[in-house]
Amino acid sequence: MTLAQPSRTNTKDDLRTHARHLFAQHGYEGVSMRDIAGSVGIRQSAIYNHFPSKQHLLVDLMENHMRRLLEAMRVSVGPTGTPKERLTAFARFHVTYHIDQPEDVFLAYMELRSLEPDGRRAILPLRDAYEQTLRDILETGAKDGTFRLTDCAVVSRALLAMLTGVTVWFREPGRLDRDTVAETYVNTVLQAVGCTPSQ
Amino acid sequence: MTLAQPSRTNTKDDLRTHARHLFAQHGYEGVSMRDIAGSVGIRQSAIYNHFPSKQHLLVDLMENHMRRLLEAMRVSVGPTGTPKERLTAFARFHVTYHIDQPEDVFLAYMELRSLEPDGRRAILPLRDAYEQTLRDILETGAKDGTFRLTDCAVVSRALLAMLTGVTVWFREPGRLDRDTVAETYVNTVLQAVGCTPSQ
DNA sequence: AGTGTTAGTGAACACTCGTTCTCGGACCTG
DNA sequence: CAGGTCCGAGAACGAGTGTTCACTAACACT
Repeated sequence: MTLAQPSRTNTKDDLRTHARHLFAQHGYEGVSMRDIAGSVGIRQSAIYNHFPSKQHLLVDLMENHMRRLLEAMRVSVGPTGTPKERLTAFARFHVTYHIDQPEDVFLAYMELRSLEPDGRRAILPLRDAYEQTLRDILETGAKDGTFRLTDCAVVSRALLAMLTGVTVWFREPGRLDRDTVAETYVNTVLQAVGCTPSQ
Repeated sequence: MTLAQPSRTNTKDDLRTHARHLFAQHGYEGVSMRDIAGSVGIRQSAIYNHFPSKQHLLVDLMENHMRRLLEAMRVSVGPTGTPKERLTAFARFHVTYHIDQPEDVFLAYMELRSLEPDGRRAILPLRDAYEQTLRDILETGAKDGTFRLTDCAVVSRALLAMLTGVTVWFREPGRLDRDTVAETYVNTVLQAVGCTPSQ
């Protein structure tokens, strides 16, 4: 066994990339194994050398995405700082990450319903951990008077839906660039929790 | 031809109801004509006495929904009033309507990609008209100084995504009732545009 | 040289898909 | 009673579904 398998065949990653693209475009049910194979340039039967089933392929994509998202968020937001600083970092991170990885995000958001129970059990805790981080920030800020908001649980979900929505309309290049859009969302989020964005 | 067809056979409406339910649950591609027919209690071939194709059935559902949504919104929001009043009415309407008709809403939001060009041409203008109403409110309020916001186009999309997101988590009965949730969203929206909600 | 692994092919399996066709009762109208 | 319309059943169409199979060329390791 080689230590770090050298320039391993990239078919598996190709499959991931093309499947992600197709799933995001047509939905899980709307894409066939032949579509995916054809997009990569192999026959459908060869997919089964890399993934045991279509469902496993979907779970692989979603789980990898959620782990990367969670890890990147924790790096960007960090465990310390004032609630306002952390909320700003969270919002900026979420929007830019979603702009940069729209297909991953879209998939994870839309295809939860296509997951069979096993996959669901693997994905939901990751999503919950992500959402919990935002809720914790809001609760800390609400307690110490930084934020003015009615209900942390509802507002955290509301903010998350707002931030995630950027994937629906944003396309580069457009009237606004990535960072300008992110700052607009950051300002709106801060105002939404009763915090003046400036200064 | 009868004037107002008396107690017309209800199969067509049954088909609409059950198809809406199934599409919302499993997605357009994930539901077969046999599933829909079985749910209503007829064979799949009988559907074609009422709708010429599966695609027409989807377009029928989406178009009816968008027309009802647009009409109901115009009744609730009205053409006059201060920007703050109109934004409040819009947010309250949007959340309560989405809570009451979650399947219709979910369908219209998620299955745009399942529409073939003809259907798309029928639906998109209706959706655009709806969104334009919110944008007009924001622009009026931004111009007269009621609202403090960075970019009307971005913020209107952000708010709409936030409000629509209520369908993802809200289930009755829960910790909060319909109207309490709606008021939480109204407050958050008002703060998001730099407006104090109270008074 | 011989062995096992990896990653392809092409054919086939058992179904399911949306749709079309023929047919037959139920009902309304003259 | 006769004719037409509506709405259902049942069978069938060709195409497409996820998956499995036997097989093979290329490569790595002893």
